[in-house]
Amino acid sequence: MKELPKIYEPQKVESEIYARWEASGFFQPEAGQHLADNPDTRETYCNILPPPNANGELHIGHASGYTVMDIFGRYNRMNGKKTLLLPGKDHAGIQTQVVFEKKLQTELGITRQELGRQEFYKKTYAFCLDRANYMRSQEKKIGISADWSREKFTLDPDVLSSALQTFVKMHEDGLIYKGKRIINWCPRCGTALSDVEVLHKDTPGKLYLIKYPLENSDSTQGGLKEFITVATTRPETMLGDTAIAVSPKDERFKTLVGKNAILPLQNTIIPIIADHRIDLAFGTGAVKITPAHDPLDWEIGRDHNLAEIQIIDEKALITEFGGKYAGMTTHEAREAVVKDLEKLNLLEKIEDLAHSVSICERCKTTIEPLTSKQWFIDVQTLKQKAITAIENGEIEIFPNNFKKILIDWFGNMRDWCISRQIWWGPQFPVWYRPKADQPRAGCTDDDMEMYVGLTPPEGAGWVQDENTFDTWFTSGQWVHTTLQAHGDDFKTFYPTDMMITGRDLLFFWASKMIMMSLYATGKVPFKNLFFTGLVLDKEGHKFSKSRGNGIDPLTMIDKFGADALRMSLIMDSAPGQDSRLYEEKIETFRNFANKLWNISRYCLTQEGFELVEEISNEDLKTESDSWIIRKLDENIFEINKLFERKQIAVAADILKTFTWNDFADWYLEINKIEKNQKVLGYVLDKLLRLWHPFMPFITEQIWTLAQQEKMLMISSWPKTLIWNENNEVNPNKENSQWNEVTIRGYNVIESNLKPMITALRNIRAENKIESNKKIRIVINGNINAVQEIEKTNQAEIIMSLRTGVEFISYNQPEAGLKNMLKRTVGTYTLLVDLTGAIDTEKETAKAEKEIANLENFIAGLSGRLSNQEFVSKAPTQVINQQKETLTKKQAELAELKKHLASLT
RNA sequence: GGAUGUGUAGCUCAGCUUGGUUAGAGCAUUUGCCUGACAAGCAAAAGGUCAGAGGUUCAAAUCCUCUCACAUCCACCA
Repeated sequence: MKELPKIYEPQKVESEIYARWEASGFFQPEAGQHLADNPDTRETYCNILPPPNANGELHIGHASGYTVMDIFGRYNRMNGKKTLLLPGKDHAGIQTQVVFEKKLQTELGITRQELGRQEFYKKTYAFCLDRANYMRSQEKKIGISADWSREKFTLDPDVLSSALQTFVKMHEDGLIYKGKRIINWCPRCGTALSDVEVLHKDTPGKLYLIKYPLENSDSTQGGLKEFITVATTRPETMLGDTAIAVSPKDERFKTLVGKNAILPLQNTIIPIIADHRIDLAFGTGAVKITPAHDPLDWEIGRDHNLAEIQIIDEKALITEFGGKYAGMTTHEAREAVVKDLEKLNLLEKIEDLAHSVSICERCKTTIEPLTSKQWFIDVQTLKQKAITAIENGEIEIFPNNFKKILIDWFGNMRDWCISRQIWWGPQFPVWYRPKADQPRAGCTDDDMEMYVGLTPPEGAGWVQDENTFDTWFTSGQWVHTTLQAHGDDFKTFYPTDMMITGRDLLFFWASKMIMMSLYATGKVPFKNLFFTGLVLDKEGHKFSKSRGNGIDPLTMIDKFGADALRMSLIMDSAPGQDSRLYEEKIETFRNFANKLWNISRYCLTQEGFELVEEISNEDLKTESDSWIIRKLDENIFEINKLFERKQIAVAADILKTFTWNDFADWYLEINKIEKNQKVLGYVLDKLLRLWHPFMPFITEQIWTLAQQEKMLMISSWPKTLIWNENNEVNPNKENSQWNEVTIRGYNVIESNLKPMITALRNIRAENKIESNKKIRIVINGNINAVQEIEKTNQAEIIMSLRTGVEFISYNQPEAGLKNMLKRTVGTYTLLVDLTGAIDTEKETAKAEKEIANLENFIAGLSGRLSNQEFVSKAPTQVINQQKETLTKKQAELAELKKHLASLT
């Protein structure tokens, strides 16, 4: 037997273990046929891993997600399923472009424009591959059992062509259109953004009240308004106003609707219109309409046939239509416009107003709404199909309440703008050339021939559309495109079983995957959709670079081990629920790993110890053997149930309690007195298997030290001996035998031995009996029961188990016992000889407190049992159980009262 | 404005789907221990009207309604 160090040192073994797993080939689903009786009909389990953005490194959120994915993956693999966890990386269009541009700027001092589009694309590609390599090494450190031979990148030609085919098909089906609409424009990134890529930030601002003179108004006469006052937060946009709108219900302006006003500064005539979308309670009730630069104005403009005048360009500068303000930034223009209005005495007042400003999700620049020609997906039918699939339960969502959120969101989803004007990303598979009779230069779209297809059409002069795809267009197809790229994988694994992603990607990604895969394949991409919460710091803040509160997963792995990090990420958290992470928390799981290590260290150093796969009734020699086997069985049963419900945190929690509080604290200690290597070997064998999905490294290491030939990662998941899936003892004979054999020992340990020992320890501690002082005890009870203690070797355990008992006598008449402390334990009375060391006052107080406690409890219980309604309506099982408890507690109470009397 | 989540021990959180044991864990605290694997440990203890109010029920931390507090998301913001 190899010498085991006192402390488990993950740093020394983890990378070697991972290398062994990888070399074994068992990360690949094709391997491991031996796990099933019939390899050809093996059930499958597939989880396409969410591809992290290939532009940086892993953060703690990735580590958290990967841990959950790997736990389910390993669990299913051990359950004999043909298991595939397919890894990959995302090119992450805008985000990567922003990151890489910054890098270019700081390292080389150049812009992407200076580099040129082609060169920029090439360099970014290389950058992504480099980052992907680094990130892959990080992912391995977390222990993820993914099939690296199938790893994919969203821009891999095979994956990409599947995704682009979907575009072509959608175009043929009329689900894609190119149109001039108002979109979110990021002036820094130089691209359109979809609604979800825009953040809203509450900012203090100003509301400007501007007077627009009425056309032909008579300024000298009363009765008629001379001006109409509008309210705006963006005065500079008035340069592009083409109307003023009021609510049709607004009595104040009724007479003005249909008349015209004069747009100050531009001196153009604009109509006053009525529209139901105007809130008469806000501002002055009259709104200036700038169709080219505001989403609502755009809609109103479209419905009233208003002209769109673009006065802000794609660099957020005022255009030639802005007259003398042309060339200014929007900020400069605002100041100038306000100053000029003041001079004209047209600025009524400026009020403070809190409102939210739209900013670019990636670079935080203020968004300019612009009208622009972009590609859109018509989502009407797609989203309906997604909603139907979710409602029909084709996708089960964890936690369940996210189902409603997702359905509601789909309901309000607007057409999806999929074109971006960035350079990093796949270009549209669309080609143009001027119609034959058109001059080459100065063509508009209408003068062009357009062709949609994966490869350029025959003939000369075709130029590819310069737009690139929204990242979510390709990543939204990740599930089916990755599988389609490899042999029969699509046929074998689709629809996949599981998708695990952060709840922050609900709208961005989860929704797109469901729509896109449903369209492309006719089936849902996954049967289960599991959301993890966000990982927060100790104060409940998000981790962020600016806050500097990040916890680097690699540093933590280095310090505490991958298993400890994994445990700390999944414990104490429910699906979709945020959780907090901090070093002390990881440390407690490092400590637990060490506990498991030392448990194994004890077992492995026992004479003739080995891991035992199967056990029979005859191997149970003592009550404690029966107890631990039954307890283990209960735990396996519960854990299986919890895995089905995706409650892995609870599963790990009860397993931890069993491992530490039952197996280590009690069984191992008893085992030192009553050796039974077979049971020891059986329980440790099961523990290692059960812990493997959660803590793969340490369990595999111990497994190896126990000289197992096969690897733990492909060993089979433990089965219960006693219970069936209905939480009943299986009627089959073997199971009921196990039930009979174990139940007595279970009761003996749980209700007699453990409480008796605890009571003794308690008495010693409370009475401050020195640790080396031996005590004598008397155990009273009915004759049979007392004989039982002797027969089942409990006496020896009591005397040996750090209770300092040197002599036990049985059934002594209490009258003759002076100075004895008394405790009622189960059906026994325990008397402890303290030879005058009793602190009577303290003991009296304790007894009184305990009596009060018991009386209270008994009152409640007997009240319930004498309640006719309870007796007639509650299930008999519950009634019997409570009757039993009542009898027990009444006996205890009587004993306690006697004890109290003897004290005073 | 709409939605969702959270509120349980000093702190961080499980448990609630499916109501039934005197409500659990870790950290922190008090006390005693280097006891045969583990001081990253062992043992004993203290600490909670399960946010508040009402309801359903024989029975509520758990189901329903309302209120309060906090958080997040979505929409609007002229």
